[in-house]
Amino acid sequence: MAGRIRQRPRARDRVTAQAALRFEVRAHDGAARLGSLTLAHGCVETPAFMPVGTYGTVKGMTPEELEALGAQIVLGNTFHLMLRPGAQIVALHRDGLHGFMGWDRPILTDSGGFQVFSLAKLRRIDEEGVSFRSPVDGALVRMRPEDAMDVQRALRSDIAMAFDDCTAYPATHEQARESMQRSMRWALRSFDHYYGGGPSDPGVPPGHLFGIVQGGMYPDLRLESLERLSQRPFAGYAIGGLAVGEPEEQRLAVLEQLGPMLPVQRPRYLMGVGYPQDIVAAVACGVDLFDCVMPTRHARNGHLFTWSGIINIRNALYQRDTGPIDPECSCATCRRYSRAYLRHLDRCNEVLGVRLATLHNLHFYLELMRQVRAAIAAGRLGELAARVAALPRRSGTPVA
RNA sequence: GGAGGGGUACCCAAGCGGCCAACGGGAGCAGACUGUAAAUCUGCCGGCUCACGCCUUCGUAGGUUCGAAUCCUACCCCCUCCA
Repeated sequence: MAGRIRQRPRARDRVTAQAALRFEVRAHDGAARLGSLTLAHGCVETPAFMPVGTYGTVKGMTPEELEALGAQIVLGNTFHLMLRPGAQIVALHRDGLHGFMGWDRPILTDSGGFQVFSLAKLRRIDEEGVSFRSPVDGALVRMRPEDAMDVQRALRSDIAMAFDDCTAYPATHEQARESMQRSMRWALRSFDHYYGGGPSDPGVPPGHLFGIVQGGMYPDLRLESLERLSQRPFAGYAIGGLAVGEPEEQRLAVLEQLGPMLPVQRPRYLMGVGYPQDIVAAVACGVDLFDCVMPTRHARNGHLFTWSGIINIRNALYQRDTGPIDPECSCATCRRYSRAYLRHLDRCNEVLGVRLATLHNLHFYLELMRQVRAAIAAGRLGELAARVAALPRRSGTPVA
């Protein structure tokens, strides 16, 4: 195995030979950065939120709607798309996943590493990779870093992620170390395979590969992880293994530790986070990219984000409420529909309810990021952070 | 008019002598959700009580029995078929 990797010494040269990822930081506010990321399918202004479209669709939204909302980049999932419809089917389309889902802007694909965590009961890890029991049909699915890279190349995502083992919480130091070290070995294999190409596709990769820092809640392990990743010129650095059940203080401690240590000229991506409060706090630690299922999933479950907190539109309280979800919101849903109507649609299980709620929540998140960027540019992130941090996380009657 | 089937909690629907305040669904009420096995999941759901518990319920009225939603009698409704 080690021998095979060494037979691809060109991988590191190839990444430097081709146009490296263009990322410019234009302004700072404390540790927070305002920047732009230039990818083959367009530019992403950072800090950015990336809506999650696991199966090649941001649930309920058309690409046109996503564009109108101002989404600049969306996620797809390697594991799920590999199982269904299969990378070959996606690859039949112009520009891979872009043509398949009708989205011409940038795409980031997660590697399947999160499924190592979320499908813990359906998988078995060994040094080579992971064996999954397919949640679709129960078939045995083998996934090694090399497979994850082949699929991501076939999907032609702008940003691909290293195949990792997202460490669960809580984990002992020993468990976190083992998990992290395996992730780091896999990260190097991911890099070499992504840039080196497979036998069937030896060409230049379609996008850029990010490494993922692991190490649980242990500073020494996070440091070791970062050092190991620096053995390859990853295009960007993701912080993985957070928002998996740990207390907020622990998450912030990891971010505060890593912030000053990550290479300043590379984008930083905090995977899977989170609540608006979490995102703004992470921006203040220097994070540039975010993704989370929260706005889309919460929308389907009746929880709507507002500038005074979360409301659960299912609550009887809104039965006769003729006002918009959020008086401060300018989204298409808030301009036209009442809380009473949205509650009605939700209770009737009408698809329109899901769509309008998703539209609103994504608007909220994308607007939040616009405000974050404006605040950094103006040197006033602190004010915005204070306001967002004060928002209640749990649903309840919003403070007027 | 004759024959048969049925009336159970907000709705549908099991139960057919004690383990029944009564299986399941739905509706209703509330909660959870952080690189999506999620338009999902969890809890509550006759009344009173924090709870132990107590009280009132299975069409209506009687009866049998230590004990009835369950057995008997009468009555009231509903459905199907025949005339």
